[in-house]
Amino acid sequence: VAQPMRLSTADLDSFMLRHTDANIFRESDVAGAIYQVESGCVRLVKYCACGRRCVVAFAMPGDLFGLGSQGPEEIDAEAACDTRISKLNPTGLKTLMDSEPTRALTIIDAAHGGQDHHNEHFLVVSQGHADEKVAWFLHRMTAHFSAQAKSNDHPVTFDLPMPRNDIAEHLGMKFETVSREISRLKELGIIETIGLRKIKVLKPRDLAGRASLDAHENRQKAERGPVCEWMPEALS
Amino acid sequence: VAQPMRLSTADLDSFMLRHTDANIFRESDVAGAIYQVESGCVRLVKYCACGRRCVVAFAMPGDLFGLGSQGPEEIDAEAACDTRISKLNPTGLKTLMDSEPTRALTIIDAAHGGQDHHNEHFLVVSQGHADEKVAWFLHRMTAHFSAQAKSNDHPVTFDLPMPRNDIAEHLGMKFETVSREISRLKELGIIETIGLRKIKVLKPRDLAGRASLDAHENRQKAERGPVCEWMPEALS
DNA sequence: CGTCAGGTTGACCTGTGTCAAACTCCGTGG
DNA sequence: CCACGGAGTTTGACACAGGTCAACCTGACG
Repeated sequence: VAQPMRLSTADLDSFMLRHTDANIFRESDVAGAIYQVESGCVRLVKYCACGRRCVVAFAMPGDLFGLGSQGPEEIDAEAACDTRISKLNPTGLKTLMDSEPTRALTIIDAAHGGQDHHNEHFLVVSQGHADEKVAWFLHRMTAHFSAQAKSNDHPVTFDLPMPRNDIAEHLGMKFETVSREISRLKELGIIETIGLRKIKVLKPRDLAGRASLDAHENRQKAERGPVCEWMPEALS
Repeated sequence: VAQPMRLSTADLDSFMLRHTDANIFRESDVAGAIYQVESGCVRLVKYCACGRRCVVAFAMPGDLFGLGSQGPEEIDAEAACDTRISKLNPTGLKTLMDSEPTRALTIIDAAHGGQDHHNEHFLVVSQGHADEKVAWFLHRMTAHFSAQAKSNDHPVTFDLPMPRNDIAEHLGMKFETVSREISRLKELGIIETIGLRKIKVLKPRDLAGRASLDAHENRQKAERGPVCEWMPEALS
Protein backbone atom coordinates (compact mmCIF):
# COMPACT_ATOMS: atom_id res chain seq x y z
CA VAL A 1 0.00 0.00 0.00
CA ALA A 2 2.60 2.51 1.03
CA GLN A 3 6.21 2.07 1.84
CA PRO A 4 7.84 5.30 2.80
CA MET A 5 9.45 3.81 5.88
CA ARG A 6 9.99 0.32 7.01
CA LEU A 7 9.46 -0.67 10.60
CA SER A 8 12.52 -2.32 12.05
CA THR A 9 12.39 -5.38 14.28
CA ALA A 10 13.26 -3.15 17.20
CA ASP A 11 9.97 -1.27 16.82
CA LEU A 12 7.70 -4.27 16.51
CA ASP A 13 5.55 -5.97 19.10
CA SER A 14 4.52 -9.30 17.62
CA PHE A 15 4.84 -11.48 14.58
CA MET A 16 2.48 -13.84 12.87
CA LEU A 17 2.02 -16.21 10.00
CA ARG A 18 -1.21 -16.53 8.02
CA HIS A 19 -1.97 -19.21 5.50
CA THR A 20 -3.75 -18.43 2.24
CA ASP A 21 -7.19 -16.86 2.78
CA ALA A 22 -6.80 -16.56 6.56
CA ASN A 23 -7.85 -13.33 8.25
CA ILE A 24 -5.26 -10.97 9.64
CA PHE A 25 -7.47 -9.04 12.05
CA ARG A 26 -9.33 -10.77 14.84
CA GLU A 27 -11.97 -9.63 17.30
CA SER A 28 -9.50 -9.57 20.15
CA ASP A 29 -7.45 -6.97 18.32
CA VAL A 30 -7.32 -3.44 19.59
CA ALA A 31 -8.01 -0.82 16.95
CA GLY A 32 -5.06 1.41 16.22
CA ALA A 33 -2.44 -1.23 15.61
CA ILE A 34 -0.21 -1.00 12.55
CA TYR A 35 0.65 -4.04 10.46
CA GLN A 36 3.58 -4.57 8.15
CA VAL A 37 3.80 -7.27 5.50
CA GLU A 38 7.11 -9.14 5.76
CA SER A 39 6.60 -11.66 3.00
CA GLY A 40 3.65 -12.83 0.93
CA CYS A 41 0.74 -10.52 0.24
CA VAL A 42 -2.32 -9.18 2.05
CA ARG A 43 -5.55 -8.24 0.30
CA LEU A 44 -7.77 -5.57 1.85
CA VAL A 45 -11.31 -6.55 1.00
CA LYS A 46 -14.71 -4.92 1.23
CA TYR A 47 -17.70 -7.28 1.26
CA CYS A 48 -21.32 -6.69 0.54
CA ALA A 49 -24.27 -8.76 1.63
CA CYS A 50 -24.91 -10.31 -1.79
CA GLY A 51 -21.53 -12.01 -1.66
CA ARG A 52 -19.82 -9.58 -4.00
CA ARG A 53 -16.41 -8.40 -2.90
CA CYS A 54 -13.87 -5.92 -4.01
CA VAL A 55 -10.19 -5.81 -3.21
CA VAL A 56 -9.56 -2.22 -2.21
CA ALA A 57 -5.80 -2.70 -2.14
CA PHE A 58 -3.00 -5.21 -1.96
CA ALA A 59 -0.33 -4.81 0.71
CA MET A 60 2.99 -6.11 -0.58
CA PRO A 61 6.12 -6.84 1.46
CA GLY A 62 7.19 -3.64 3.20
CA ASP A 63 3.74 -2.07 2.96
CA LEU A 64 1.86 -0.92 6.04
CA PHE A 65 -1.86 -0.99 6.81
CA GLY A 66 -4.30 -1.04 9.72
CA LEU A 67 -5.53 2.53 10.25
CA GLY A 68 -8.51 4.51 9.02
CA SER A 69 -10.19 3.14 5.92
CA GLN A 70 -7.72 0.28 6.02
CA GLY A 71 -8.45 -0.60 9.62
CA PRO A 72 -10.26 -3.53 11.23
CA GLU A 73 -13.57 -1.67 11.58
CA GLU A 74 -13.70 -0.71 7.95
CA ILE A 75 -12.31 -3.62 6.06
CA ASP A 76 -11.18 -7.25 6.09
CA ALA A 77 -7.50 -8.04 5.70
CA GLU A 78 -6.80 -11.52 4.36
CA ALA A 79 -3.65 -13.34 3.34
CA ALA A 80 -3.62 -13.64 -0.47
CA CYS A 81 -1.02 -16.38 -0.08
CA ASP A 82 1.00 -17.70 2.88
CA THR A 83 2.11 -14.49 4.50
CA ARG A 84 4.26 -13.26 7.36
CA ILE A 85 3.15 -10.13 9.10
CA SER A 86 4.55 -8.06 11.92
CA LYS A 87 2.55 -5.81 14.16
CA LEU A 88 3.05 -2.62 16.10
CA ASN A 89 0.56 -2.16 18.92
CA PRO A 90 -0.90 1.24 19.81
CA THR A 91 1.28 1.39 22.90
CA GLY A 92 4.38 0.72 20.84
CA LEU A 93 3.24 3.37 18.41
CA LYS A 94 2.92 5.83 21.24
CA THR A 95 6.45 5.05 22.35
CA LEU A 96 7.67 5.61 18.84
CA MET A 97 5.73 8.85 18.67
CA ASP A 98 7.60 10.10 21.71
CA SER A 99 11.06 9.08 20.56
CA GLU A 100 10.77 9.87 16.85
CA PRO A 101 7.69 11.99 16.18
CA THR A 102 8.42 12.78 12.53
CA ARG A 103 9.02 9.18 11.61
CA ALA A 104 5.92 8.15 13.55
CA LEU A 105 3.75 10.52 11.53
CA THR A 106 5.12 9.17 8.25
CA ILE A 107 4.32 5.67 9.45
CA ILE A 108 0.80 6.64 10.52
CA ASP A 109 0.18 8.17 7.12
CA ALA A 110 1.44 5.02 5.40
CA ALA A 111 -0.80 2.80 7.52
CA HIS A 112 -3.79 4.83 6.32
CA GLY A 113 -2.98 3.66 2.82
CA GLY A 114 -0.75 6.60 2.15
CA GLN A 115 -3.32 7.94 -0.35
CA ASP A 116 -0.62 7.19 -2.90
CA HIS A 117 -2.55 5.71 -5.77
CA HIS A 118 -6.11 5.70 -4.49
CA ASN A 119 -7.40 8.21 -6.99
CA GLU A 120 -5.56 6.59 -9.87
CA HIS A 121 -6.88 3.16 -8.92
CA PHE A 122 -10.36 4.58 -8.81
CA LEU A 123 -9.94 6.17 -12.21
CA VAL A 124 -8.73 2.92 -13.72
CA VAL A 125 -11.51 0.84 -12.23
CA SER A 126 -14.28 3.27 -13.06
CA GLN A 127 -13.18 4.34 -16.54
CA GLY A 128 -10.71 1.81 -17.86
CA HIS A 129 -11.38 -1.01 -20.29
CA ALA A 130 -10.40 -4.59 -19.50
CA ASP A 131 -7.09 -4.39 -21.36
CA GLU A 132 -6.13 -1.08 -19.72
CA LYS A 133 -7.01 -2.39 -16.28
CA VAL A 134 -4.83 -5.47 -16.54
CA ALA A 135 -1.99 -3.53 -18.17
CA TRP A 136 -2.20 -0.94 -15.39
CA PHE A 137 -2.11 -3.60 -12.71
CA LEU A 138 0.87 -5.44 -14.19
CA HIS A 139 2.60 -2.14 -14.79
CA ARG A 140 2.18 -1.21 -11.13
CA MET A 141 3.45 -4.61 -10.02
CA THR A 142 6.44 -4.23 -12.31
CA ALA A 143 7.15 -0.81 -10.84
CA HIS A 144 6.90 -2.31 -7.37
CA PHE A 145 9.61 -4.85 -8.12
CA SER A 146 11.82 -2.71 -10.31
CA ALA A 147 11.64 1.05 -9.97
CA GLN A 148 13.67 1.74 -13.11
CA ALA A 149 12.02 -0.83 -15.41
CA LYS A 150 10.01 1.81 -17.21
CA SER A 151 12.99 3.99 -18.00
CA ASN A 152 15.61 1.42 -19.03
CA ASP A 153 13.02 -0.93 -20.58
CA HIS A 154 14.83 -4.10 -19.46
CA PRO A 155 12.81 -7.29 -18.86
CA VAL A 156 11.64 -7.85 -15.29
CA THR A 157 10.54 -11.12 -13.73
CA PHE A 158 8.45 -11.41 -10.59
CA ASP A 159 5.91 -13.53 -8.76
CA LEU A 160 2.25 -12.66 -8.70
CA PRO A 161 1.42 -13.62 -5.12
CA MET A 162 -2.36 -13.53 -5.59
CA PRO A 163 -4.74 -15.66 -7.67
CA ARG A 164 -6.42 -14.28 -10.79
CA ASN A 165 -9.68 -13.85 -8.96
CA ASP A 166 -8.13 -11.40 -6.50
CA ILE A 167 -6.75 -9.39 -9.39
CA ALA A 168 -10.19 -9.41 -10.99
CA GLU A 169 -11.87 -8.14 -7.83
CA HIS A 170 -9.20 -5.49 -7.48
CA LEU A 171 -9.96 -4.24 -10.99
CA GLY A 172 -13.73 -4.64 -10.96
CA MET A 173 -13.93 -7.45 -13.49
CA LYS A 174 -14.24 -11.25 -13.71
CA PHE A 175 -11.27 -13.58 -13.51
CA GLU A 176 -11.95 -15.06 -16.95
CA THR A 177 -11.50 -11.62 -18.43
CA VAL A 178 -8.26 -11.10 -16.52
CA SER A 179 -7.03 -14.40 -17.89
CA ARG A 180 -7.97 -13.44 -21.44
CA GLU A 181 -6.17 -10.11 -21.22
CA ILE A 182 -3.04 -11.77 -19.85
CA SER A 183 -3.17 -14.17 -22.78
CA ARG A 184 -3.49 -11.25 -25.18
CA LEU A 185 -0.43 -9.57 -23.68
CA LYS A 186 1.44 -12.84 -24.20
CA GLU A 187 0.36 -13.01 -27.85
CA LEU A 188 1.57 -9.45 -28.27
CA GLY A 189 4.97 -10.44 -26.91
CA ILE A 190 4.79 -7.91 -24.09
CA ILE A 191 4.90 -10.45 -21.28
CA GLU A 192 5.56 -14.15 -20.73
CA THR A 193 4.24 -16.41 -18.02
CA ILE A 194 6.52 -18.87 -16.27
CA GLY A 195 4.56 -21.54 -14.52
CA LEU A 196 1.26 -20.19 -13.26
CA ARG A 197 2.15 -17.29 -11.05
CA LYS A 198 5.42 -15.96 -12.38
CA ILE A 199 5.38 -13.09 -14.86
CA LYS A 200 8.20 -11.93 -17.09
CA VAL A 201 7.64 -8.47 -18.50
CA LEU A 202 9.55 -8.35 -21.77
CA LYS A 203 8.65 -4.79 -22.73
CA PRO A 204 7.97 -2.70 -19.63
CA ARG A 205 7.57 0.46 -21.69
CA ASP A 206 4.91 -1.03 -23.97
CA LEU A 207 3.13 -2.29 -20.90
CA ALA A 208 3.20 1.16 -19.35
CA GLY A 209 1.91 2.60 -22.60
CA ARG A 210 -1.16 0.37 -22.50
CA ALA A 211 -1.83 1.46 -18.94
CA SER A 212 -1.89 5.08 -20.05
CA LEU A 213 -4.61 6.34 -17.77
CA ASP A 214 -2.17 7.82 -15.30
CA ALA A 215 -1.29 11.12 -16.97
CA HIS A 216 -3.35 13.95 -15.62
CA GLU A 217 -1.51 16.91 -17.09
CA ASN A 218 -2.80 19.13 -19.91
CA ARG A 219 -5.98 19.89 -18.05
CA GLN A 220 -6.63 23.54 -18.60
CA LYS A 221 -7.91 25.41 -15.62
CA ALA A 222 -11.38 26.82 -16.09
CA GLU A 223 -12.59 30.37 -15.79
CA ARG A 224 -11.04 32.38 -13.00
CA GLY A 225 -13.02 34.64 -10.76
CA PRO A 226 -12.05 36.88 -7.89
CA VAL A 227 -11.05 35.01 -4.78
CA CYS A 228 -13.33 36.82 -2.39
CA GLU A 229 -16.78 37.66 -3.62
CA TRP A 230 -18.88 37.54 -0.53
CA MET A 231 -18.51 38.16 3.13
CA PRO A 232 -20.00 36.00 5.84
CA GLU A 233 -22.09 38.86 7.11
CA ALA A 234 -24.01 38.75 3.84
CA LEU A 235 -25.35 35.30 4.70
CA SER A 236 -29.03 34.91 5.32
CA VAL B 1 -17.55 14.55 1.87
CA ALA B 2 -17.53 14.59 5.63
CA GLN B 3 -19.33 16.76 8.09
CA PRO B 4 -18.45 15.93 11.64
CA MET B 5 -17.85 19.53 12.53
CA ARG B 6 -18.70 22.75 10.86
CA LEU B 7 -16.25 25.59 10.72
CA SER B 8 -17.74 28.76 12.14
CA THR B 9 -17.27 32.17 10.57
CA ALA B 10 -14.93 33.01 13.40
CA ASP B 11 -12.47 30.35 12.27
CA LEU B 12 -12.42 31.23 8.61
CA ASP B 13 -9.92 33.27 6.64
CA SER B 14 -11.58 34.01 3.30
CA PHE B 15 -14.70 33.49 1.28
CA MET B 16 -15.33 32.97 -2.39
CA LEU B 17 -17.93 32.39 -5.02
CA ARG B 18 -17.43 30.10 -7.99
CA HIS B 19 -19.72 29.81 -10.97
CA THR B 20 -20.61 26.47 -12.50
CA ASP B 21 -17.53 24.54 -13.72
CA ALA B 22 -15.03 27.02 -12.29
CA ASN B 23 -12.01 25.72 -10.43
CA ILE B 24 -11.73 26.13 -6.68
CA PHE B 25 -7.99 25.68 -6.31
CA ARG B 26 -5.56 27.98 -8.06
CA GLU B 27 -1.80 27.92 -8.52
CA SER B 28 -1.32 30.72 -6.04
CA ASP B 29 -2.88 28.58 -3.34
CA VAL B 30 -0.75 27.23 -0.55
CA ALA B 31 -1.17 23.52 0.05
CA GLY B 32 -2.65 22.70 3.44
CA ALA B 33 -5.68 24.94 3.33
CA ILE B 34 -9.07 23.55 4.27
CA TYR B 35 -12.20 24.42 2.29
CA GLN B 36 -15.80 24.29 3.40
CA VAL B 37 -18.79 24.32 1.07
CA GLU B 38 -21.35 26.89 2.21
CA SER B 39 -23.89 26.46 -0.56
CA GLY B 40 -23.95 24.73 -3.92
CA CYS B 41 -21.78 21.71 -4.58
CA VAL B 42 -18.14 20.96 -5.37
CA ARG B 43 -17.02 17.98 -7.43
CA LEU B 44 -13.60 16.49 -6.79
CA VAL B 45 -12.37 15.22 -10.14
CA LYS B 46 -9.51 13.08 -11.36
CA TYR B 47 -8.55 13.48 -15.00
CA CYS B 48 -6.61 11.28 -17.33
CA ALA B 49 -4.82 12.24 -20.52
CA CYS B 50 -7.40 10.66 -22.84
CA GLY B 51 -10.02 13.09 -21.60
CA ARG B 52 -11.77 10.61 -19.37
CA ARG B 53 -12.65 11.88 -15.94
CA CYS B 54 -14.05 10.49 -12.76
CA VAL B 55 -15.71 12.33 -9.93
CA VAL B 56 -14.05 10.95 -6.83
CA ALA B 57 -16.48 12.70 -4.51
CA PHE B 58 -19.03 15.48 -4.20
CA ALA B 59 -18.66 17.99 -1.39
CA MET B 60 -22.08 19.18 -0.28
CA PRO B 61 -22.84 22.18 1.94
CA GLY B 62 -21.11 21.68 5.27
CA ASP B 63 -18.56 19.25 3.87
CA LEU B 64 -14.83 19.89 4.10
CA PHE B 65 -12.05 19.08 1.66
CA GLY B 66 -8.56 20.16 0.66
CA LEU B 67 -6.09 17.79 2.32
CA GLY B 68 -4.37 14.59 1.26
CA SER B 69 -6.00 12.74 -1.60
CA GLN B 70 -8.53 15.57 -1.77
CA GLY B 71 -5.92 18.28 -1.96
CA PRO B 72 -4.78 20.57 -4.78
CA GLU B 73 -1.81 18.39 -5.77
CA GLU B 74 -3.88 15.28 -6.13
CA ILE B 75 -7.14 16.39 -7.60
CA ASP B 76 -9.17 19.15 -9.21
CA ALA B 77 -12.00 20.77 -7.29
CA GLU B 78 -14.68 22.34 -9.47
CA ALA B 79 -18.00 23.98 -8.75
CA ALA B 80 -20.76 21.63 -9.90
CA CYS B 81 -23.13 24.61 -9.81
CA ASP B 82 -22.81 28.18 -8.54
CA THR B 83 -21.15 27.64 -5.21
CA ARG B 84 -20.03 29.56 -2.15
CA ILE B 85 -16.95 28.33 -0.38
CA SER B 86 -15.09 29.40 2.71
CA LYS B 87 -11.45 28.73 3.38
CA LEU B 88 -9.23 28.18 6.36
CA ASN B 89 -5.55 28.88 5.65
CA PRO B 90 -2.77 26.75 7.13
CA THR B 91 -1.92 29.55 9.54
CA GLY B 92 -5.50 29.73 10.71
CA LEU B 93 -5.48 25.97 11.08
CA LYS B 94 -2.39 26.20 13.24
CA THR B 95 -4.10 28.75 15.46
CA LEU B 96 -7.08 26.46 15.79
CA MET B 97 -4.79 23.56 16.56
CA ASP B 98 -3.36 25.51 19.50
CA SER B 99 -6.66 26.65 20.92
CA GLU B 100 -8.76 23.54 20.29
CA PRO B 101 -6.53 20.59 19.40
CA THR B 102 -9.22 17.90 19.51
CA ARG B 103 -11.58 19.80 17.28
CA ALA B 104 -8.71 20.63 14.93
CA LEU B 105 -7.90 16.96 14.48
CA THR B 106 -11.51 16.12 13.69
CA ILE B 107 -11.51 18.86 11.10
CA ILE B 108 -8.26 17.67 9.57
CA ASP B 109 -9.66 14.17 9.29
CA ALA B 110 -12.80 15.50 7.64
CA ALA B 111 -10.79 17.53 5.13
CA HIS B 112 -9.02 14.32 4.09
CA GLY B 113 -12.40 13.03 2.99
CA GLY B 114 -13.12 11.52 6.36
CA GLN B 115 -12.77 8.03 4.82
CA ASP B 116 -16.49 7.81 5.57
CA HIS B 117 -17.84 6.11 2.50
CA HIS B 118 -14.78 5.65 0.33
CA ASN B 119 -14.78 1.89 0.50
CA GLU B 120 -18.51 1.69 -0.03
CA HIS B 121 -18.33 4.01 -3.02
CA PHE B 122 -15.59 1.89 -4.46
CA LEU B 123 -17.61 -1.26 -3.94
CA VAL B 124 -20.63 0.24 -5.67
CA VAL B 125 -18.66 1.53 -8.64
CA SER B 126 -16.64 -1.62 -9.13
CA GLN B 127 -19.34 -4.23 -8.50
CA GLY B 128 -22.72 -2.58 -8.84
CA HIS B 129 -25.05 -2.68 -11.83
CA ALA B 130 -26.43 0.49 -13.36
CA ASP B 131 -29.68 0.35 -11.38
CA GLU B 132 -27.90 -0.30 -8.09
CA LYS B 133 -25.45 2.53 -8.71
CA VAL B 134 -28.13 5.13 -9.33
CA ALA B 135 -30.27 3.86 -6.45
CA TRP B 136 -27.25 4.00 -4.17
CA PHE B 137 -26.43 7.54 -5.21
CA LEU B 138 -29.98 8.82 -4.75
CA HIS B 139 -30.22 6.97 -1.48
CA ARG B 140 -27.08 8.66 -0.22
CA MET B 141 -28.36 12.06 -1.34
CA THR B 142 -31.64 11.39 0.43
CA ALA B 143 -29.78 10.46 3.59
CA HIS B 144 -27.77 13.65 3.29
CA PHE B 145 -30.91 15.77 3.28
CA SER B 146 -33.01 13.76 5.70
CA ALA B 147 -31.26 11.54 8.18
CA GLN B 148 -34.41 9.72 9.28
CA ALA B 149 -35.96 9.19 5.82
CA LYS B 150 -34.98 5.54 5.75
CA SER B 151 -36.56 4.72 9.08
CA ASN B 152 -39.84 6.64 8.91
CA ASP B 153 -40.20 6.14 5.14
CA HIS B 154 -41.73 9.59 4.56
CA PRO B 155 -41.25 11.27 1.18
CA VAL B 156 -38.27 13.60 0.88
CA THR B 157 -37.73 16.33 -1.69
CA PHE B 158 -34.38 17.86 -2.53
CA ASP B 159 -32.34 19.50 -5.27
CA LEU B 160 -29.71 17.64 -7.23
CA PRO B 161 -27.09 20.36 -7.56
CA MET B 162 -25.07 18.58 -10.27
CA PRO B 163 -25.86 17.65 -13.88
CA ARG B 164 -26.47 14.05 -14.92
CA ASN B 165 -23.03 13.80 -16.44
CA ASP B 166 -21.36 14.45 -13.09
CA ILE B 167 -23.45 11.74 -11.50
CA ALA B 168 -22.46 9.40 -14.31
CA GLU B 169 -18.77 10.08 -13.84
CA HIS B 170 -19.16 9.62 -10.10
CA LEU B 171 -20.65 6.19 -10.68
CA GLY B 172 -18.47 5.04 -13.57
CA MET B 173 -21.17 5.06 -16.23
CA LYS B 174 -22.55 7.22 -19.05
CA PHE B 175 -25.09 9.96 -18.53
CA GLU B 176 -27.63 8.33 -20.86
CA THR B 177 -27.65 5.31 -18.59
CA VAL B 178 -28.12 7.48 -15.51
CA SER B 179 -31.06 9.11 -17.22
CA ARG B 180 -32.59 5.74 -18.11
CA GLU B 181 -32.30 4.45 -14.57
CA ILE B 182 -33.88 7.58 -13.16
CA SER B 183 -36.74 7.10 -15.60
CA ARG B 184 -37.12 3.50 -14.46
CA LEU B 185 -37.32 4.58 -10.81
CA LYS B 186 -40.06 7.00 -11.84
CA GLU B 187 -42.00 4.24 -13.60
CA LEU B 188 -41.70 2.15 -10.48
CA GLY B 189 -43.21 4.96 -8.44
CA ILE B 190 -40.19 5.16 -6.15
CA ILE B 191 -39.26 8.71 -7.08
CA GLU B 192 -40.69 11.70 -8.95
CA THR B 193 -38.85 14.49 -10.70
CA ILE B 194 -39.96 18.08 -10.30
CA GLY B 195 -38.53 20.26 -13.01
CA LEU B 196 -35.12 19.03 -14.09
CA ARG B 197 -33.03 19.00 -10.96
CA LYS B 198 -35.48 18.44 -8.14
CA ILE B 199 -36.09 14.92 -6.88
CA LYS B 200 -38.94 13.73 -4.71
CA VAL B 201 -38.28 10.36 -3.15
CA LEU B 202 -41.68 8.78 -2.56
CA LYS B 203 -40.45 5.54 -1.04
CA PRO B 204 -37.09 6.04 0.67
CA ARG B 205 -37.10 2.49 1.99
CA ASP B 206 -37.60 0.92 -1.42
CA LEU B 207 -34.85 3.13 -2.74
CA ALA B 208 -32.51 2.00 0.02
CA GLY B 209 -33.44 -1.60 -0.74
CA ARG B 210 -32.33 -1.24 -4.36
CA ALA B 211 -29.04 0.22 -3.19
CA SER B 212 -28.42 -2.84 -1.05
CA LEU B 213 -24.71 -3.08 -1.53
CA ASP B 214 -23.95 -1.42 1.76
CA ALA B 215 -24.41 -4.30 4.19
CA HIS B 216 -21.13 -5.91 5.04
CA GLU B 217 -22.14 -8.08 7.95
CA ASN B 218 -22.50 -11.88 7.84
CA ARG B 219 -18.99 -12.31 6.60
CA GLN B 220 -17.67 -15.30 8.47
CA LYS B 221 -14.11 -14.98 9.57
CA ALA B 222 -11.83 -17.51 7.96
CA GLU B 223 -9.56 -20.07 9.59
CA ARG B 224 -7.79 -18.90 12.72
CA GLY B 225 -4.18 -19.66 13.36
CA PRO B 226 -1.94 -18.86 16.28
CA VAL B 227 -1.09 -15.19 16.56
CA CYS B 228 2.65 -15.61 16.83
CA GLU B 229 4.24 -18.28 14.71
CA TRP B 230 7.63 -16.88 13.95
CA MET B 231 10.17 -14.66 15.56
CA PRO B 232 12.18 -12.04 13.74
CA GLU B 233 15.39 -13.84 14.57
CA ALA B 234 14.22 -16.69 12.36
CA LEU B 235 14.35 -14.45 9.30
CA SER B 236 16.86 -15.28 6.63
C1' DC C 1 -40.97 33.94 -27.41
C1' DG C 2 -36.62 32.14 -29.19
C1' DT C 3 -32.53 29.83 -28.01
C1' DC C 4 -29.64 26.45 -26.29
C1' DA C 5 -27.53 23.53 -22.80
C1' DG C 6 -28.92 19.73 -20.65
C1' DG C 7 -31.94 15.82 -20.55
C1' DT C 8 -34.67 11.95 -22.42
C1' DT C 9 -35.61 8.20 -25.45
C1' DG C 10 -34.80 4.88 -29.13
C1' DA C 11 -32.08 1.60 -32.05
C1' DC C 12 -28.14 -0.67 -32.52
C1' DC C 13 -23.61 -2.75 -31.36
C1' DT C 14 -19.75 -4.28 -28.68
C1' DG C 15 -17.25 -5.58 -24.57
C1' DT C 16 -17.53 -8.23 -20.96
C1' DG C 17 -20.14 -11.31 -18.03
C1' DT C 18 -21.88 -16.11 -17.90
C1' DC C 19 -21.72 -20.91 -18.40
C1' DA C 20 -19.25 -24.84 -19.57
C1' DA C 21 -15.42 -27.79 -20.92
C1' DA C 22 -10.66 -28.76 -20.81
C1' DC C 23 -6.08 -28.19 -19.21
C1' DT C 24 -2.10 -27.41 -15.76
C1' DC C 25 -0.02 -27.43 -11.76
C1' DC C 26 0.93 -29.31 -7.36
C1' DG C 27 0.20 -31.98 -3.38
C1' DT C 28 -1.23 -36.44 -1.43
C1' DG C 29 -1.56 -41.13 -0.75
C1' DG C 30 -1.26 -45.78 -2.44
C1' DC D 1 7.36 -43.35 -8.12
C1' DC D 2 3.20 -42.72 -10.28
C1' DA D 3 -1.93 -42.26 -10.19
C1' DC D 4 -5.26 -39.53 -8.56
C1' DG D 5 -7.79 -35.37 -7.28
C1' DG D 6 -8.82 -30.78 -6.91
C1' DA D 7 -8.05 -25.91 -7.06
C1' DG D 8 -6.77 -22.58 -10.13
C1' DT D 9 -6.46 -21.27 -14.85
C1' DT D 10 -7.29 -21.10 -19.76
C1' DT D 11 -10.23 -21.08 -23.65
C1' DG D 12 -14.57 -21.17 -26.24
C1' DA D 13 -19.51 -20.06 -27.31
C1' DC D 14 -23.13 -17.31 -26.28
C1' DA D 15 -26.12 -13.64 -24.08
C1' DC D 16 -27.09 -9.32 -22.46
C1' DA D 17 -26.07 -4.91 -19.89
C1' DG D 18 -24.63 -0.89 -20.96
C1' DG D 19 -22.01 2.03 -24.30
C1' DT D 20 -22.60 4.65 -28.68
C1' DC D 21 -24.86 7.45 -31.94
C1' DA D 22 -28.62 10.07 -33.20
C1' DA D 23 -33.03 12.38 -32.88
C1' DC D 24 -35.97 14.72 -30.13
C1' DC D 25 -37.73 17.03 -26.02
C1' DT D 26 -37.80 20.27 -22.02
C1' DG D 27 -37.40 23.97 -19.27
C1' DA D 28 -34.38 27.77 -17.75
C1' DC D 29 -33.15 32.27 -19.14
C1' DG D 30 -32.49 36.30 -21.76
